[in-house]
Amino acid sequence: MNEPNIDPKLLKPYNPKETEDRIYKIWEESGFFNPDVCIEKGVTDEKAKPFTIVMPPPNANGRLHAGHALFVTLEDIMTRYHRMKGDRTLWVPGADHAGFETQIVYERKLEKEGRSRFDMKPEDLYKEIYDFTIANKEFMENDVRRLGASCDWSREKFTLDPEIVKTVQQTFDKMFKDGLVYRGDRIVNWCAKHQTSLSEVETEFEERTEPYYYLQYGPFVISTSRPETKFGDKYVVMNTKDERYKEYKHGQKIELEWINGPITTTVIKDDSVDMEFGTGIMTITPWHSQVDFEIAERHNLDKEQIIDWKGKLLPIAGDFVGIHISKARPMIIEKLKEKGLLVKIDEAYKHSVKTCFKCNTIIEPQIKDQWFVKMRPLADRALDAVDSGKIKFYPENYEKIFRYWMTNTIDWNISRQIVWGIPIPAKICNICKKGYSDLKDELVKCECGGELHKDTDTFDTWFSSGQWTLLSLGYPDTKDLDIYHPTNVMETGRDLIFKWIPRMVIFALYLRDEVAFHNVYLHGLVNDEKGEKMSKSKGNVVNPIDLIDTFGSDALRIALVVGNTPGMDLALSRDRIKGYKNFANKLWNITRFVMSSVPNDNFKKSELNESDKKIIDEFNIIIKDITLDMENFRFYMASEKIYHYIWDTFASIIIEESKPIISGGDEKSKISRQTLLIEILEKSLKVLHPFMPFVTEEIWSILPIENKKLLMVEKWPE
RNA sequence: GCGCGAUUAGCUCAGUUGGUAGAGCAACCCGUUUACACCGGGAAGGUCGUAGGUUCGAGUCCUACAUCGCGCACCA
Repeated sequence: MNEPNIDPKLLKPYNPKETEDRIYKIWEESGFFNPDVCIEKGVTDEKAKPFTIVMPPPNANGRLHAGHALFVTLEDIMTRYHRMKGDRTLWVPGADHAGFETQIVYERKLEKEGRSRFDMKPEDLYKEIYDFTIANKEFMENDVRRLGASCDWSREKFTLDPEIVKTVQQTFDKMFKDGLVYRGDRIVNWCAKHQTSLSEVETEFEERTEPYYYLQYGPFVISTSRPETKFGDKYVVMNTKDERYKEYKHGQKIELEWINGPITTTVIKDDSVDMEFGTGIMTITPWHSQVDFEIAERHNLDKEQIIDWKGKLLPIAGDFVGIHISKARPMIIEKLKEKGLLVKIDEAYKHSVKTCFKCNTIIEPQIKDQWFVKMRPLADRALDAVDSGKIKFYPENYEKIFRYWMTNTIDWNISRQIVWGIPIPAKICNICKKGYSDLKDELVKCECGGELHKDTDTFDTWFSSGQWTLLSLGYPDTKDLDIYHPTNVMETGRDLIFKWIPRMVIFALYLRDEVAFHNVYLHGLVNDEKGEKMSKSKGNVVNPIDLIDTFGSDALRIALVVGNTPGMDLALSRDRIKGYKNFANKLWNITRFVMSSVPNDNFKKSELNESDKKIIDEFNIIIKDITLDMENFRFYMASEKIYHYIWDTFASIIIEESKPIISGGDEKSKISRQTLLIEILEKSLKVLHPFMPFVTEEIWSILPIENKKLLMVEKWPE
């Protein structure tokens, strides 16, 4: 082929591998990811409307997965679009220490090496996990770069940066002084394997089929799936309205023979008992059940621990002391049988048990002295913010879920018994157990005269993540906050509607009297090509970096976006991505045609003739439409529209029609058409840039345009 | 039990305020003439889960049901 005018690169198919890293480096070195540089170089100005996204910080302990690829893509699309619009655009990256998650990853590593965290000094363990995390953080950041993220690395924050630790501790102190955190003996979700309490969002329900036992309890028959908790049951509870048991009076004492001998039980009448369930009679174990705990609180009953922190029975179990509950159950049943107290067994009782979301160990509810956040007043403010329309959800129906969660919230346990996290700056009295916030580490005596010792617990990860929009913008320093907060969009996975979104809303309202963001965009899960959830055990996990190596970052990005409506899960197949790799090449070849149809040197754009003007006007209408989609978070439509315009209109119709005009003799039509081709190509590149930044920037660099900037800071076409 | 979502072409999914059904991928036929075979041309493929209702008109609005998925609650 004889095409002396055009860049030799264009003669070969587009090669993302040779392009992407080089382009990213140019972007990064240009400084345009940083809005301050954009102001300095006239891309935007101080009076321009700010546009801010705070990145949901990926775990620093590992590589990115497909879900990360989706969020990076979506946020980068928004960021690039707004930067091109001339907004004062900031996308703040971050890295999460991911407290419990990371500690588990590290514990598995220790386990493999035959070590255990319980044999290590906390500070040594912390140091090891810190080094491990910081080493991995770089891999994660590099993956984010490969996806083309145009975030401002100079503002990157790590959730364990010293100033962040300090600020989070100050928030605790403020909440303590405002009476919004309290120390309390309450039921917590205890994981005996990890030796820590867990919040509701860190537990899961798992359906189990187990035997269900009916036991003779004095004159009553009670039923249970957990006979190992029954040693301490000295209250028998029935509904006040239950006619069957009306002869029994509240407070009445009854002598009866129980597992380890005779005991005295007390009758309690409480309407929370479901008369339809089992025999309508229950005994309670307040130390190991939320419901029982609440009954005990209402009637001021004794609470006694039966099971220790490792899951073994305490002395109250008599003969069974020291035996792990998993082994004790059949032994207890055997004894009950011998004593004639076993009435019957339902072999296949289906019920759900709460399990640890990481290790599937059955959660043992335990009463523990912990720090709790009083949620009601905070949640009410969050609801007000949504009611008044200050926060909008995409898709809309997630607003309902948010409301439901905020309406039904319970006090939040923020104490964790792990080292990998932000220490709670508190002191606890060794006698009366009273807790104090103590930022300066100066308190020594409790008001009761007891000694104060340091709380060794750390904060639940979400306590710090909940402040993330503020922390990543430098709170309490207001320099960036005053400009970039509230953020415009919080874009994250739909599963975080409970875990994260409400907490960010709450903290921003509490600390700054502002919403954290005006829009919440929730993406769905990225599943495998069959629509099944990716999991290591199924072996269907796809690594986004492998996909980038094979198809290019641009192809992966647009494959993740086209047709992917917010909140909906996506089935990601290799064929789908391959199609968009071809699209990148199509655009490459369009450029090759345009370049070989237009004289490279001394070409001056001319006025368009009537028919060509009509063509550009039609494109302008489509661009307007796409712009509207961009403003309304319909990236799935915007991307599809530009894709189809480029392929089906520009390539298939306009270019085909141009061939006879270009090779024809009418010089005026020819120049008009050449101008048209260049204009459409330029505009196409601009509109496509947020979706496929690498190939568009590369082509832009080849085009002979006077005074050109980087495409990433060119003006979005009006 | 309560709530939410889904049900449209073989597969994965769009379809913005109701106006004669769309895309990508796969499959079929044809074609390597000068942007591109990582391509082009052509043809095929859907009673829009079921049953009612509102309307001149419903994939789109309403009601009920079915199936699948998710969340929440209970589980003594």
